[in-house]
Amino acid sequence: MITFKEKLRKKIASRLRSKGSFFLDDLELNYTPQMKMGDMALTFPFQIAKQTGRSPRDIAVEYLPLLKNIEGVDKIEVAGAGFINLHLNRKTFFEGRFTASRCRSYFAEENKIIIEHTNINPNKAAHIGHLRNACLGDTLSRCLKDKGENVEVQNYIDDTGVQVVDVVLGFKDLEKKDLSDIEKYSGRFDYYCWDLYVRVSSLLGANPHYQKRRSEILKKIEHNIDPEASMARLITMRNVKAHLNTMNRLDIHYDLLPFESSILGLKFWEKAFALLKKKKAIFFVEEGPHKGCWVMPFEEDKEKEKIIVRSDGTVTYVGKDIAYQLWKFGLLERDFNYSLFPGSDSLWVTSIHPGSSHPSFGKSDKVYNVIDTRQSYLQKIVVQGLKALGFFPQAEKSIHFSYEMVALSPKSLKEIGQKISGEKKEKTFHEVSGRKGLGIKADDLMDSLEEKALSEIEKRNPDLEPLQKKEIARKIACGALRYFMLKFARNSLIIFDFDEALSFEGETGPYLQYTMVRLKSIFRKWENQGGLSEPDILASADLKNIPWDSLTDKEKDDLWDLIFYAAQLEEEVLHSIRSLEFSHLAKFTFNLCQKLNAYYHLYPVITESEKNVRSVRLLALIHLKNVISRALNLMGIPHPDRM
RNA sequence: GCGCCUGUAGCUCAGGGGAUAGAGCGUCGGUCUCCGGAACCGAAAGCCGCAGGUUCGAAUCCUGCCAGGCGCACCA
Repeated sequence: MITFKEKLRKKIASRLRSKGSFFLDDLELNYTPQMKMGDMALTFPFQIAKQTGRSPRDIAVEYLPLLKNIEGVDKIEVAGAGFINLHLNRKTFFEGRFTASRCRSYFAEENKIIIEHTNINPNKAAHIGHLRNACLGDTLSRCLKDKGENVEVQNYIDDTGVQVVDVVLGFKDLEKKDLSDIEKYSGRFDYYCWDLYVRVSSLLGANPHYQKRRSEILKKIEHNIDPEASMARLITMRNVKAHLNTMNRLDIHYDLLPFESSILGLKFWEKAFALLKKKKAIFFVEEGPHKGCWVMPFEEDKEKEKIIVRSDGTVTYVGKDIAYQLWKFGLLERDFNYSLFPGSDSLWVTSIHPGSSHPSFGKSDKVYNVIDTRQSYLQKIVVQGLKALGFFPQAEKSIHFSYEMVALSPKSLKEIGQKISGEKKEKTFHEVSGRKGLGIKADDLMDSLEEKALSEIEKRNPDLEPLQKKEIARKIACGALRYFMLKFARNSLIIFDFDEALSFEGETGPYLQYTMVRLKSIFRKWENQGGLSEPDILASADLKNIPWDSLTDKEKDDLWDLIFYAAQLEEEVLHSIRSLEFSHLAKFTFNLCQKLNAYYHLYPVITESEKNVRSVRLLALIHLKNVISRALNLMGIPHPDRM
């Protein structure tokens, strides 16, 4: 459609040139709000009217004759206050779908793009907030790849922060456990840490003197002193493995896990620090409350400054992030060492020790950081750091893909058995908090979804093999969750509600999957009755002369509505990428499925006796099935054969 | 206090200069000799937070106000 529209726009522009070209550069070609008005609308008469003061409708009437007999356009007319509406030739457009569908009409714009997403602290189980992050990041990755971009997905592991320290403290002081106990633990390790972390947090809250113990352990980990350092490593790895398993249930995968310990161990920060000092991007404070710190002045408010290096000489998170961001663009003049993640042949991790040969990482032209909106301020500082170093193009292409958090409704808290203290009872939602253990664990939610899906399958398809049922249930759970995370605009706070998330009806993932399943089953049934397979239907049909006119006028309208809408998929993908708003793609796919469900409710395919009519319908459904399948793949929503 | 975000149908949310503001859920009514009812069709339901302004045209852009949220750490 993108190519089609571009060609049409050029044809129209060349016709209009004789009357002057002041509006031709951005000639708008819009869609009409209703099919009966035609398919596309020109709005240039309004632009001319603005400049000349004449009536838009008069201008439209005057220009109309220039636009007669354009190839592919059946009818052209003036409508409303001054729109010029185009009615396309439906038959040739439909036929064009079968030759155009193979080639993409959009192309890569960058050599390489890095997406950083997921980034779960490796000290406890993943929760619903992490799921939103990962679903958004993974969908962005899928869409960019579809567009043709070379994408590298990174999941940053903060293995040296206080969060892991707290769990080490918990194992040592509260549980009196050592390294081998942690190794031996055979239950759900991430769940165990979840509870332990809550206990440590409340201990630290109630006994401030424990802070000393905490910094003791932090120092030991930083200086690689055992057993604390080994415990921290083991805790990190076991949690990372758990997170990868959780994300695997959603078909979310990564290319590289950069560890913060590598950034520190390989002295990335020292390199970045030297650069920042050299370019005078940061200043040493001699006087005042920030005495002894290295700070970066805040661009928008000169009075404020952000501390990058503390007075004790340690670097803050933002400092490390600036170093990491520089590395992503290949600007640090330094690289990690790499090794394969244990047990994987495609996932790499950074390492401080030299390893064997590895793919090239980093050195990208554009970076998307998928991080919730609460960190906007910090992301701004990182970008400002790049600017201060003179890396303006890279600053321009450092994109903070921000989104609102997932919070819990009082009702959902009650359902997971969480109690809220008195004063906060009035709030309409509650922020997820790892410290308080307030949150719905990702795997628990997935388990509930799978369980519900399984019982639905049991009702409809009791004779399927148990293993098959389980696999279908996994796919449905995955589809339900991914659609749920995508259907909201990113600035919309999701107040989590179990009934809503567990719904399989209406605007949900399973509705989309169900549409696909029914389409698949039409072709399965058709073949079982002795009909041709999909490839054979396409091979044997005369795609340059489809018997479109054998349809009734009503059906032509109904089918055209579907085909013309489906043709807008790539535009929706581009729109979604540009606005980082994948709810567009989600709604589009949902609307398309709705139109399709309505269509085949009215027009049977395999029971249709008129051969030409049946042939048009078969071809149309093959095409639409391909479009929907592509849309679902872009959102990472699997489509089983049955459900 | 300063900055960012959000106020649209009973509820959850789309639409972010263009033609009569849309979905899902819920409510009410229908489709069940149907290629899968996880479906389809229909109805009721809206001062698009309030007040100004810009425009041929505003839910959409600008200004002010009201209400809510999130940031503004030598945490990450």
